[in-house]
Amino acid sequence: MASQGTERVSSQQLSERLDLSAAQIRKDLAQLGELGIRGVGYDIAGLVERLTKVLRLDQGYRMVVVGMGNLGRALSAYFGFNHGAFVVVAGVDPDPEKFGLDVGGFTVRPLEDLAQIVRDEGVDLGVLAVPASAAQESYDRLVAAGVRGVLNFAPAQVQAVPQAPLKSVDLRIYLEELVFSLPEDAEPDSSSISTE
Amino acid sequence: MASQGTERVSSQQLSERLDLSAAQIRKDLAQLGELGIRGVGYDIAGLVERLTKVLRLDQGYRMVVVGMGNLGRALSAYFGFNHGAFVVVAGVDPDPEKFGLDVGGFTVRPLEDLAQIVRDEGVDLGVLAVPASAAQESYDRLVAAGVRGVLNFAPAQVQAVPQAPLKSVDLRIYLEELVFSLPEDAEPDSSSISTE
DNA sequence: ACTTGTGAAGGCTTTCACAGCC
DNA sequence: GGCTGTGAAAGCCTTCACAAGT
Repeated sequence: MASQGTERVSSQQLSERLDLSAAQIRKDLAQLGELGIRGVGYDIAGLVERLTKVLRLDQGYRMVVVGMGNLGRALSAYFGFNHGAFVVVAGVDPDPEKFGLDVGGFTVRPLEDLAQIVRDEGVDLGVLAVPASAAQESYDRLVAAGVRGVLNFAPAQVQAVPQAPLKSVDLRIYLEELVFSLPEDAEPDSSSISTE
Repeated sequence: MASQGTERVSSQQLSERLDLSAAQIRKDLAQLGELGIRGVGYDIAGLVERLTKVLRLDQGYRMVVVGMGNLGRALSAYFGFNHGAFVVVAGVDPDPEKFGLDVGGFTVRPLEDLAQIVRDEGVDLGVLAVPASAAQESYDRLVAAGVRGVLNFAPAQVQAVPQAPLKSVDLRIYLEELVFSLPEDAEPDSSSISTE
């Protein structure tokens, strides 16, 4: 809405876009202070500014991707990863064959250089795109190198330390949710059976 | 637990593993019928069977990936996508340079063949790994080809029809959650300021 | 003795509805 | 007239605690 130049929005309008009740929108926004103007609505630019700050997206985050296989390269290029607050500034891999490979924006460097890269590039976050078997070790290396948090795409349980929170993404969950949302197979014969 | 040959488990044990209260575990499982045995616990094999059925993972799902860039290839190989109920059986791309490319398990085929592939291979689900600009069109093609549901990785709003539910994965959300979970920066000077 | 299943209590979240303000 | 902010009411979910069962 901001990028379309709209200036104000009501809780009613937001509720339609976000599929929530208008009262919910107002209760939630009121938590952040009196952002709205009675009789008028909310100032969009003001909302964006306040929310950006609350969500801590008012500062940039520099990231390093560990594991430059298909997933690592895909994540490095992922639209969302290079917009707004997030930028991938480096990628590392243990395989010497990958060193120097250009991944649009940076070239792949040796895993061994991780600590130096984190220091020199001012890296804040690490992304794990390694096989499950290498996940824990890679997390430990990232922590030792000094990152503040890690996003893990490896399908593995990783033990984290409080100084570097870990968030794991399990893509299987999405498949399971999708399958569960599928309409039931039509009943083979009888015309009106209530779905229990 | 099942794969380790354990036979029984108590709500207490499950609560520790899942980080929920034992009462919650019991309430939830009781919804599915009386699965436990008083004084004894739950039969693990029985639980797995019941949950697999409830979550509709007792049948296989065949998938086609649309877009064979880094992300598409990564998803095709993703551990989770080829275990248990889910199998990627085909990948398509509009780029003729990619036709015939081997992606471990299958070769890339023309986007044009989508309808035929869905029919011949008995494809149930589609996965969108295309640029945002191609997301809607690709979804529509998948629906026309006859898939029952679509998982979308493109950072785009896609309009879905009820016959083919859409689930979109926005990886930026994970980065935002990770950042929000980061410990606050230490205050620059004074020794005890309450974090407000 | 041990553990489930479950009413009842407690706590939390959402919705209602309207005073207050533009 | 229109819209926010918010107490009060309603609704929902979690926890408690114990009877019932092995």
